[in-house]
Amino acid sequence: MTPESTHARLADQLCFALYAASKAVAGAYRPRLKALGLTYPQYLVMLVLWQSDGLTVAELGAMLGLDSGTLSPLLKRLDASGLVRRERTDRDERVVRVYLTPKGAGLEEHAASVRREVESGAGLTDDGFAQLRLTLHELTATVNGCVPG
Amino acid sequence: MTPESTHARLADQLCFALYAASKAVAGAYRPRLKALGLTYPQYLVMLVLWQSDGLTVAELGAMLGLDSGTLSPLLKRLDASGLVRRERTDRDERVVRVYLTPKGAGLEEHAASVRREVESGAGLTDDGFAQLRLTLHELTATVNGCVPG
DNA sequence: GTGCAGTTGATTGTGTACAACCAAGTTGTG
DNA sequence: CACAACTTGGTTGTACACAATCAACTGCAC
Repeated sequence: MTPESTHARLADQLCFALYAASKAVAGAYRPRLKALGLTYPQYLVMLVLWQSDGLTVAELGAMLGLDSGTLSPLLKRLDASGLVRRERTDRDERVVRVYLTPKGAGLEEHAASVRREVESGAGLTDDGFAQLRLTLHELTATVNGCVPG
Repeated sequence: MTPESTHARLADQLCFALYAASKAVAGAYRPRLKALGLTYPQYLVMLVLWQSDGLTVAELGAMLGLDSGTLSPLLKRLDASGLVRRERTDRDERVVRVYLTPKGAGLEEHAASVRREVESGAGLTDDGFAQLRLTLHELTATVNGCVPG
């Protein structure tokens, strides 16, 4: 009944702290994004496109760390929702570029307000926010550098 | 081509920093856990059970933030792998308690070495590690407190 | 006892994720 | 031209993750 202290506790694990925090933030976005007709990963893809429209599937994947097995059906759904348009390149018929439709571009404002809402609910100072973001980026880079090989 | 600075950049978003870091850490665990016959979420479930065996499905779900739609098939697979045994309670036939098998309990040592390997590859000082963990737990609690209502 | 509210885990449907594989298209070499 | 090596996005299969729903069971009021 009493947890034995010889075992690693779940709360001590960085992997679980990351897993839980990521899930919590996604959970905060989800109901708010639902009003926009977006899932959380779809929102991340739209974030990239609002920043730089017309990327290829491979470029999107590199920025998000996702492969075509995830992106292909996701982009197909964004296309079906009328937020995005996929176009084969003339120069290279294999390459698909993804463009925002006016409807997709028009969601940016609403999404920005969702973001502000969630981030203000996080209860972090500007400094704490920036510090955490930096730490996470460094951790991501270090850990990713340890695996791929 | 040039990203316009009027748009929120992906790298500035805490939600993406969390998403990427969580995925990176999971990606570091995955190949190492594969040798144990575990997926990453299965490893998290086993972490809980190594800490306190014989929990109900609801108790497991509360600790991990997962519902039965995720846990039921996951536990069924752990059961099929012979790492876990599910038992209906006598007192209440609805309640299922999850117990480690000897095989499941025996994985703890190997899993602990995997954990040490990944955490040492994260390149964090003990202080940085503890600080990040604390920040993430606080963030999780704050954000989770904002949504459920 | 009878019946209803509440609890518990399972199931279904949709949408990620990732590994493995595949077909179409491109490029370099001869 | 021929043709192997490579690149690109799509498909398939397995495994989460969550919302919605369900059936079985319990416990309480009556």
